[in-house]
Amino acid sequence: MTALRFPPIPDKPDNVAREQAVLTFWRDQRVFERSLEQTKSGARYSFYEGPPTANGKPGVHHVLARAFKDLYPRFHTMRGRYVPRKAGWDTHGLPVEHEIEKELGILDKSRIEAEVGIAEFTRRCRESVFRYVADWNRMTERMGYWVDLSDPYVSLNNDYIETVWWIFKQLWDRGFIVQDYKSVPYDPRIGATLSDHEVAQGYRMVDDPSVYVRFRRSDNSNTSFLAWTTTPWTLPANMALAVHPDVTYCVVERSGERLIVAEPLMGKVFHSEDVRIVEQVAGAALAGIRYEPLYSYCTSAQDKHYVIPATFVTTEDGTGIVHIAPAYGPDDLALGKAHDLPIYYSVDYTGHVVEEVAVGAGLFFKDADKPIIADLQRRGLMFRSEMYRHNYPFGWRTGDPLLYIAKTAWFIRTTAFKDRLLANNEQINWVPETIKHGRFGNWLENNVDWAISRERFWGTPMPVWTDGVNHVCMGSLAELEERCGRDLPQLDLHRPAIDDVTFVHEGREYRRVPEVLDAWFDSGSMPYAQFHYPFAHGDGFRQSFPADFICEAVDQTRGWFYSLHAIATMLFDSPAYKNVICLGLVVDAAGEKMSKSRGNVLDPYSVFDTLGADALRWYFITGSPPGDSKRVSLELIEDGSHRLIRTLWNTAKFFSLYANADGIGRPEPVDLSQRTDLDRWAVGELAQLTADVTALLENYDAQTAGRAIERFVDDLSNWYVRLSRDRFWGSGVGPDKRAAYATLYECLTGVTLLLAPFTPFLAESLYQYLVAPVDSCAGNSVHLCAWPQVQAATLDESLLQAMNVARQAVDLGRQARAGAKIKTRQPLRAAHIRVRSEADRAALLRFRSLVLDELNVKDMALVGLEAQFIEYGLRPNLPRLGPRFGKHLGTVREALASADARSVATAVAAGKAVELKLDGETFVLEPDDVLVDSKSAHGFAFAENDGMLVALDTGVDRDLLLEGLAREIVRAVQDARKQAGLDVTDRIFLRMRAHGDYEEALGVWRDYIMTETLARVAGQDFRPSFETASSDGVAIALAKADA
RNA sequence: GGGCGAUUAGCUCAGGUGGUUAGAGCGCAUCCCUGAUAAGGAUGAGGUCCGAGGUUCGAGUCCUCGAUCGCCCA
Repeated sequence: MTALRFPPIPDKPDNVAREQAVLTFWRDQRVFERSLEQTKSGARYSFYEGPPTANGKPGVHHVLARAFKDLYPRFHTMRGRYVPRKAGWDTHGLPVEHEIEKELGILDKSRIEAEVGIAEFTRRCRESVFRYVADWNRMTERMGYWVDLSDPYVSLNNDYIETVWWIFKQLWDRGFIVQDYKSVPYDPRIGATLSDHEVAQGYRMVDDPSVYVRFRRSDNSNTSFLAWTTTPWTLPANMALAVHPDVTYCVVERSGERLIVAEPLMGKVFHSEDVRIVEQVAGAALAGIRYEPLYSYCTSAQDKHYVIPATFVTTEDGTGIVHIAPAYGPDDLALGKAHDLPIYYSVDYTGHVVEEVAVGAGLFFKDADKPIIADLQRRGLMFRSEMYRHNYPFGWRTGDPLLYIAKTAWFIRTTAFKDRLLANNEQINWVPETIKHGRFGNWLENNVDWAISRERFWGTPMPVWTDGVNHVCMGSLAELEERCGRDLPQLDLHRPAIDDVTFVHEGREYRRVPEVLDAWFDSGSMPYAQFHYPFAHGDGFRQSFPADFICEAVDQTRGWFYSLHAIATMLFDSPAYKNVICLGLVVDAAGEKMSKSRGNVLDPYSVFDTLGADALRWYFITGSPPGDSKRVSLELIEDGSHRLIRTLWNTAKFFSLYANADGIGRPEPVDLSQRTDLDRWAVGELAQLTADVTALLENYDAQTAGRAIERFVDDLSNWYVRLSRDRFWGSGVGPDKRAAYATLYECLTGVTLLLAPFTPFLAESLYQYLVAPVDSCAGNSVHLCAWPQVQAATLDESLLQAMNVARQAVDLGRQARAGAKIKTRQPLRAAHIRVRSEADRAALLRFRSLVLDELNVKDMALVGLEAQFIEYGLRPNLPRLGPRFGKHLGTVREALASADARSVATAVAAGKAVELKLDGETFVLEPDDVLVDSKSAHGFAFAENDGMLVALDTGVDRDLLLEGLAREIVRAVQDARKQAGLDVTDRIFLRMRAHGDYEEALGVWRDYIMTETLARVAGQDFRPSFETASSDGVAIALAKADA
């Protein structure tokens, strides 16, 4: 019977074309779908896909997250878990609107309403969010990210919105949704509240007024608080002054008046002016003191115009006394809320000073600075007015200065859940773990109420209807229909359609409030909304909540990671996810952030189309810790990936080449007892690797797992295969060869399985070359296989340890040869190896022939401490002696250094304690307290490391010399064969001419040379096809012999 | 201004709970090996472990302060 043959493996992996073929295979064979079908009864492993917005092209940073999002679900699928992977799209939010505004060329909110209309505007938004969905799907498939794109959750669908409403209503009914003021950066010309990101883009250095203003004490108009501000236009809205409670304030006398200033700022305020300090008081002591308002436009009856202590006050600039206008800055507003100060607007939302503020009525707010300064100067309230250069934000679209202004907004009172948010965070496994109590934990500690309303057009509409006084919240479409008293079929739940839905309640008309919800509320609702919970699919939700695993980049800490966590905590007092990988950002090769404006963006396809998707995946997963930022460039990715891919490919190719030559097919299992120690070492390493990788992936540490795989592949190729080449090369198939085939095959297929979640294409290719064609029982894809079990019987730790010792001896022997400049091809008489322990001795005896071959020596002698040619060094064993001797350690060191090394070493080897004397003191050292190094070996080429020493007998007698020359000749002939273009199995006619030692070597070793080079004796009619000169000591002439 | 992270060889990165001689890959150089061969192995640069203090017999590792870079927030 003829065994099944392996398909020939091409010389090169050809990643690009090969991966395309794998994609076709997966698609044709429905491998992803089948992997789900066959695990359907397994325990659920829940994964949540963080939804991207498809209104832009996907970038390489999306591949990063998706490499990890793919890895763990694949791993757990192979472990038998059922891992549904539902794709999702985030479709609402400010960025979407901005894209449309850009297209329209209209930035002004009111103009959009008037000239475009909300209906057209939201229609365009809806259209845009799927504009690049084809690119996304293409990229997703190309990189091998398995996720169900056919049935994604979409945040703009009515079902999704209805769940969001339901969540909102839950919080509403419990009283956690409140309306309050919020200070926002606002571009008055276009009526737009800007996001933090937009504000950050618009900072410019500008000169603004810097004014020091007198606020006269009510009870003593000769004494004034000196307050400082760079926004004089806010002064008409002043409601209080803030001081730091812990800072010392001075009352100084100057030109007959008294001024109050923070002590640390005296120099900055008065410069070298001669002022007299009358009194010093703590800021806290100033609390409650009343002052005369600068202006009396605000007629509110609420208490105002007094001093309040506040810790946000600094003594960096100004006077240490801060003017508070609650209608504007965030600090001002917070303080105003805390003390129930009036919120008085001296400027309206168009950015103009209101009519009643006579001092600047009708002026654009920044233009009001000058008249206000002049007014205060005229009234003697201005202490000093100068210019001040600082950073101030401007509208990135209009170039106008931004107005920080308090607007009403809706909040979720997340602060009420702070303790639960923190407690539930304790249940989450964060990777890297520093995020848990660092960035994320701190964020929860400093939790502020979540501002969830947006005065925008395109988003989930807030489900609140009002008659102007009362508010009613809708938790479902049915509830709304009931209120309206009619069905609302085909109703799009977006603006403007939803705004047209009104109803009458108790005789008053209710209309929806104008706001839409923060898009983060949408994405944080996905655990429920993706199932339209609780309206449908209750099981789907319950089985998948909380998620076992999510993964996004670190910028989601306060985004999706938070919104998921907050909503889950508020609704169910549960975390939303158990394990989360928080990835670093992708940066370019120089460490700079990638951005379109810098022009350093790397297109994923520039990698896919050259190095392949696996290369990028492998680089992202193993190249650096997950939380670190990722430098990417083609060169870095190639360096980081081709070692694994190429080495494994070559090893597989080697196997299939010989297996086919021997017609062996799928190797039969060979009992461990019938294998060599080298074989048992290899399968032992595989078992250890399998155990390690499994544990590491269970622990979400793919980087360490990947590196372990890489090391194994390297060992397999450069140790196992290299040492086993002879066994594969011999003719015929005996038991030893079968053992070698079985071993190499098990290692290759084993590592292929382990690689499947990391590099799914490479693993699939190897599986198709090595397993599928020869194993009728195998599934037809590696991704339908079960994760390998650890073969405990093969895991022999002492064998692995012994091999390490042997490898160390070989490394040292090579080092010794290199040091003495003796080629490995020259046989030597003996290697003397100084062992450290019985374990070393046993290990070297076990691998004796391996060491002899590798070092090309005839004999190996294991020597102990008695060997006279070796000298020793002694070192203290610090972990033992440190705690015992403490600061006397130096004395012990000296004693050890001056002791007779050989006698101490001998004693230690015999297990006897040693007495050392120094400075009249006697120390007793146990054998374990001393480390013995072999330092040098007289008369030998030697190398030493970590207590082991290998000394080579460098004497070369006539026999060894001739044997070495024979090997030189073989090498020369092989080289000639290669240059002649012969195949490795070709037989040749060979004629050699040599002189001197070479001639003698030729005579002694003729048979060996002929056998090694597959040569026959040349007849008289032999006509060489290839000849060399005798530069290497021998002239060669050869020709291919007919078979 | 606050928080978090990073800083180890030319480059990319490893370096549980402090411990002896700080490692790997890539690149480069030199040498070696060669029936996987446009592969493979060994050695090397003498690495201020970002800096300064401190704790300790002993610090890349722990503490404090600072520098540079990045991210997040104000």
